[in-house]
Amino acid sequence: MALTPLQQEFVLHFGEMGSRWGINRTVGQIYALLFLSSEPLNAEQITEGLGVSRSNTSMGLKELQSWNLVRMKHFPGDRRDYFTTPEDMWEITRILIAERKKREIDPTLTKLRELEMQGPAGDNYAEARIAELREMIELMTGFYDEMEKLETERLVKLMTLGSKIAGLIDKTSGALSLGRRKEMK
Amino acid sequence: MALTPLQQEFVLHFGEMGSRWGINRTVGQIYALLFLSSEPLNAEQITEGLGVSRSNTSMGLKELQSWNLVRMKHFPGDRRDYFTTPEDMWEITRILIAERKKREIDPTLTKLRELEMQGPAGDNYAEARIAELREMIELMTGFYDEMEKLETERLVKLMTLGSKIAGLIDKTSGALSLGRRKEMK
DNA sequence: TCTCAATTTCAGAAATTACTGAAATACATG
DNA sequence: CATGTATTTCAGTAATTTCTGAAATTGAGA
Repeated sequence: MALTPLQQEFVLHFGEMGSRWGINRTVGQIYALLFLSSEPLNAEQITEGLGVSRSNTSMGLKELQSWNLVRMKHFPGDRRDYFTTPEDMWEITRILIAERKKREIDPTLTKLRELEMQGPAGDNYAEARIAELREMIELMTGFYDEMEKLETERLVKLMTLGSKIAGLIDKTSGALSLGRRKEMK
Repeated sequence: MALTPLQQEFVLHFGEMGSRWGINRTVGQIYALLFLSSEPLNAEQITEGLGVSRSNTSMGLKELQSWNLVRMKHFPGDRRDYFTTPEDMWEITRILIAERKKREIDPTLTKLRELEMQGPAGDNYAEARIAELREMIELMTGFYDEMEKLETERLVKLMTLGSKIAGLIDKTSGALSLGRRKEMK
């Protein structure tokens, strides 16, 4: 499992970015390697390719599984576990966003609701701020939920609308008066 | 600068979440405290409120400034620096997303383009995968750029569309045939 | 220019996180 | 149920990150 120079550079980059993405170097590298591999790889191949310890690979794979970012496969007559990333970039993207939301946003939303439940604390500013923050998170996650429901085809279309998006929003019912209107009766 | 119980709990939560958000505990706590304070605070007040060292506060504030998440203020006859978070939740949200994009996505997009520039590497699968990933990132960041351009009012409207969004997408020109159509000539 | 409060820098200590090698466990197959 | 391969666990070590206290720097006002 010697890596090609292209794989090598990609893998190293993912390792370096790992800390910014909230995963460690090895996890980033394992993911990168699997992402670029047309065939599923087993732990031994990953270990050899990255030059890390076998146990580190094991822990990294466990972490990636907890993120739902890798799939396990088996081949007849071979009892080793093989791993791949999903083929479909859209699936990968959806998983990634869902998992980050789960880890980075949901706990805070829960905490904010908890704090609001505790009732008036005699700190009007803080209470208002917390309510505002909760509302913003609810608005954003609500929008996310809607996007999540859309089929890929519609999502692509939405994302490629470009500047047409503003006009489209205005077309729906509901008050919105920004700048000049072409005509008004 | 004794914290109210509400502030206390909020601050501790942000401290704990810090590691998931890519900042350290102190930075999370400082931000949380400023977020809940109606008045700007100086470094001494923050230090006292959080029970950390003065130098730690200094470094934390520097970090928050590099994220553009706090504003510095001054009062006549007082040469200490005072800090606040922006009042407007939308501004905060925009800054946060922009900064995370800058730190977590842009470097990778640059690297991917670099790899593609290096020309054929004789590893078709990896090359295709990298191109796919770059395209996905470009699609998403392009959409982000469009959203970023929208005024808050339109953004709110878009985000509150709920299930109406799918129909809206279909209303624009461009092929899209999913499931049954009400009528077709 | 000098003084002094405010802030920053930075080297070392403390805390946390990542990684390894060895031992334990799991489990398919003879 | 014994064997052998694959995987996981885990205690100890290494690496990294965070935090502190002391010293250095900054800059406004006397």
